[in-house]
Amino acid sequence: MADVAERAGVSTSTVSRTLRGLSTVSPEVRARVEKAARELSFAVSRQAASLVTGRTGTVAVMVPTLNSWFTGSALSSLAPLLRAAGLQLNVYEIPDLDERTAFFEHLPARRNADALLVFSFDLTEEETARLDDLGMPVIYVSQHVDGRPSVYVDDVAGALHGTRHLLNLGHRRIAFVPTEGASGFTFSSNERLLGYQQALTEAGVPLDDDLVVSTRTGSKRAAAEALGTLLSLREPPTAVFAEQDEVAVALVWNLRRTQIAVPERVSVLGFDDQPLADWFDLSTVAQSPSEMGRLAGELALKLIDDSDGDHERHIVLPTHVIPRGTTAPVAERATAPVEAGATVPVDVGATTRAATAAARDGQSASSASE
Amino acid sequence: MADVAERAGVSTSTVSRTLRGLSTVSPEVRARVEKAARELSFAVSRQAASLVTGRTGTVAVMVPTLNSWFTGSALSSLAPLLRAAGLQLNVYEIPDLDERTAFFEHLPARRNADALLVFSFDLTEEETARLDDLGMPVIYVSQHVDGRPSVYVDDVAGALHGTRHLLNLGHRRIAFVPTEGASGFTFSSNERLLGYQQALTEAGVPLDDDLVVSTRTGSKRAAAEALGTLLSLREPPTAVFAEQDEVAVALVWNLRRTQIAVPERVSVLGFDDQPLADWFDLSTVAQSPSEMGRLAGELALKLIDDSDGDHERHIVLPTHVIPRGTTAPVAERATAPVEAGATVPVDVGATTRAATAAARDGQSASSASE
DNA sequence: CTGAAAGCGCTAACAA
DNA sequence: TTGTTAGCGCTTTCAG
Repeated sequence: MADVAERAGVSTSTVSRTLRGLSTVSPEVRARVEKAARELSFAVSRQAASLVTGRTGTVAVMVPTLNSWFTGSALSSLAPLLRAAGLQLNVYEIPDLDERTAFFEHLPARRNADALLVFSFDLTEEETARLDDLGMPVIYVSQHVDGRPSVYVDDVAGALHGTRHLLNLGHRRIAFVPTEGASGFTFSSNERLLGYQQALTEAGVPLDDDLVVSTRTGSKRAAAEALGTLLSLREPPTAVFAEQDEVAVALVWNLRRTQIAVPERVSVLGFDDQPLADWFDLSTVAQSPSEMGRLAGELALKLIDDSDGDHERHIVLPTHVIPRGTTAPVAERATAPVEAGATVPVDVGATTRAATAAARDGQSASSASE
Repeated sequence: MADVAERAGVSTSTVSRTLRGLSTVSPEVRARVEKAARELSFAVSRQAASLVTGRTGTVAVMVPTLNSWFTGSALSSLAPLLRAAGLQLNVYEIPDLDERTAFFEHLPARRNADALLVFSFDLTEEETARLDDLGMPVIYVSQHVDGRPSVYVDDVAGALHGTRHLLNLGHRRIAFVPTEGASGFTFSSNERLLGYQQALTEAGVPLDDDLVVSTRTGSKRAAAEALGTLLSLREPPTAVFAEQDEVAVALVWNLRRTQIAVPERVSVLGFDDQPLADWFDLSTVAQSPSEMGRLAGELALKLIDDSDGDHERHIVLPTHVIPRGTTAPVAERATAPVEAGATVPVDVGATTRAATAAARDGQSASSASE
């Protein structure tokens, strides 16, 4: 910076003022300084600047993985926002418990960022507390943390509407397939399970633990096992609601391989609406991670500027049921004699009411928690 | 740090030495300092440290998008490597030409990182030159830049082997479907086209420009158009080699919707081997972005430590043909009377030879450019 | 093995 | 509007 100052024939203060765009610089001097800076291809060292301003010009994000639709979409909409605000994006990828322990041990973000965005981690009380005195705003993304700024989707409502969609199609034996994530990493399992149960209860359908079978994500084999468990029940389900699209697709894949027609014999519903769902024409409950990334970013910017402001601290995003080709009205059981004994009698009146309700379904889901 | 020093009853120099793990500290004092640091949950400010060391402790990456299989995989294997080395990961997402111009205008990475990894950008001479005097090692990932450290896949060989696989199955009318990316962003189109042409030439199959039809990525509709062009040729192809899995899958999707059996009537081959390929049982040419991320990271670490060292500056990764369910021997044309007039006579001897060669194909491809 | 002192490159008062 | 001065928090000589 001294070089620039010398070349432009001014003091370093003036150079600093010019480069930060302060208005208290005469146009003539400004031009001279900018020219000199360009010629020397000078760039301010954020390190040095932050030393005195106390701001790092950096936002840190903590993500379980960089290699997922969710994280990718969210960061992709967060990044331009930060760039526009002149902030850097710093990524901490914490794929497992070891790394996580190490992260909380040292909290490397301390003093090295102006805000931290925590993605999809199911933190302990203690961990949350540690983040509390990190000395910077911490925003929780895709999760709800009491009393802290959070941006998340209404998973209960999403699962509720999804399950209603299946009920409205006449299904009564509806399975739910949650994902057993790596411990400590939440994928909203509990809340989605809750929504599923709520929908059944409000429809007067008894809960049946046999219909809840968990699986691992990203494994066709694991999905096959879960499916096997369900298909070998005394009364197998006519519809399966998977907690994640990937699992739903694995179920469809396995069902079709076994010549069990989807959706004719079994309906399958996912949750997420990632691109894979579209490829497989999967009915699903959509959420928007890019919207979450954007809103979390905006919240972060606000909190950095004025961390005591009375901003809305909890942002809840809606979900939308997207009916595609893997959900259909429950089959007439007469045509499937093999499983005849396993079938719940369908009350025709209910089916009619269901059809009517189904017509409204997309809409009512759209307005969920808005 | 002064607080820690006071609490431990030592000078700040000693605290600094302890926290940096220098061996010139007595065990007793070390223990005291570490205790004090923990109690105050003190973390060194990289900003202040870098001001005097001249190192930022940060590696910057420039990526076209964060929301893709390729970037996600690569960064996912890069991140732990950097973390293990105590380095931060700074991401610049440059999705379009405007952002790109802005990036090169200001080069925000200057003085704010110890190395820069440039992903998949088709840079101009001028841009490369600007990066040259950035004052830090610059590593090019997924692209070949003369005279600069680069990590990339042998696209020519990959496409060559992929095409050979199709030739070995008896195909003679083989189409190639490149992707017209956003201008300035390369997806190795040219090199893959080259490999395709080489394979045809070495097999004595004349090149036919009509068989090269480009499309956009991520659009079923665009794929349908490209397909339409090919299927309405006087002599339509019996096999299609797409430059990217996503396009290949879109082609399969459209073909099946039109009741054109894949692979019985038309074989389809992709390039990438992303998860989608597995879902669709797509034959493809595999590359490994995670391997690329890892190697690029290691190279970056080496170059940071000693930027004049005689490290291998160009790392070329192999590709592997993965035969799955969308490629098969060319159909006997007698069974397809509709297109009989459009069929190239198949020399039985060639088919036999091809079958033999096909058996070797996986192997020969595996050893490509290793 | 430890401490004192100098200074990294910048910004923020304060003066002019 | 501009320049002078005093640090920001750390590391690194250099003494001891």
